Amino acid sequence: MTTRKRKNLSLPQSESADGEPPKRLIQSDTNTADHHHLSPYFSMKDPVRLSDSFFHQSCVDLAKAFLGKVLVRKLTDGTELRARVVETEAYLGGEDKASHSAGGKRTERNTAMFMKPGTIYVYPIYGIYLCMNVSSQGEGAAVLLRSLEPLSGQDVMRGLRAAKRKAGAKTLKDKELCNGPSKLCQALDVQRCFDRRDLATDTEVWLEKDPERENVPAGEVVSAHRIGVESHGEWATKPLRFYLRGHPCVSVLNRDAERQMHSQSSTDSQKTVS
DNA sequence: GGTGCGATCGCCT
DNA sequence: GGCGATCGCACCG
Repeated sequence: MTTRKRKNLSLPQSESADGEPPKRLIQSDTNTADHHHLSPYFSMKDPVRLSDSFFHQSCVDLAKAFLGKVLVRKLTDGTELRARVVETEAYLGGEDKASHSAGGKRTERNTAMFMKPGTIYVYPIYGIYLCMNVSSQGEGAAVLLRSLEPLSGQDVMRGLRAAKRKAGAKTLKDKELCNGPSKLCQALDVQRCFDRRDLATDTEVWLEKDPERENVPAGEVVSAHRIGVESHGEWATKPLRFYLRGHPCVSVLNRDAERQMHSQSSTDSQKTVS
């Protein structure tokens, strides 16, 4: 009934299982004529890159809107790494005790959380890792990027991940390259110096919509409690983590949340039938 | 597949 | 001085 059609996501450049030609990110060439007198990096008329207005949403809305979008990282040698966002968390600031900006607390570290929506907040954790967030509407609110599905540049990502692991460790599968907040920073070479940059205008990292896909339907999004915030009382249990149901790149599954969601949708369909 | 534990250091109290 | 929006690896089933 609810069997999910999940194709092998490991290598999107190969032919798809149903024999259709591979679906690539193809930039529409309908307005190519406009491009030569605009910025060499991007333009307001870029059909794919998401601009400032996208980030002007409430924290929860932005966390959900990120799902299915494509994060692009352009390395200094020109290589573009692409990966689809499949898991996010909302950190609301203010009342949200699990947020770095809880109680409106503003420090040198979390300044980016208070900057305009779309500002990147990169911070170090456990002394050895980084996490990447993007500020949203709301005082001190930001969205944590938790996992991505690699779309292109997987071998470069693998090299970047391997550089931080023991020599001789087993080769990472594609789905293991970006399935965690610090893993994705390593795989995309997101650095501390990206803190406070603008995801809407930066030339080394940006967000694109997938021209092949509409927005993700609400029925595909699981809402669950956040990860690693157990010590923050009631805020630890609030459903502020969002991920694409059934996606192999999600870092931590919440079967209870998925079950509840399924029984809810069954109830809904019974209502419409009866 | 799941769980438990140590690593490691910047940030804030 | 204590802790953390994590990760990798050893170990178990």
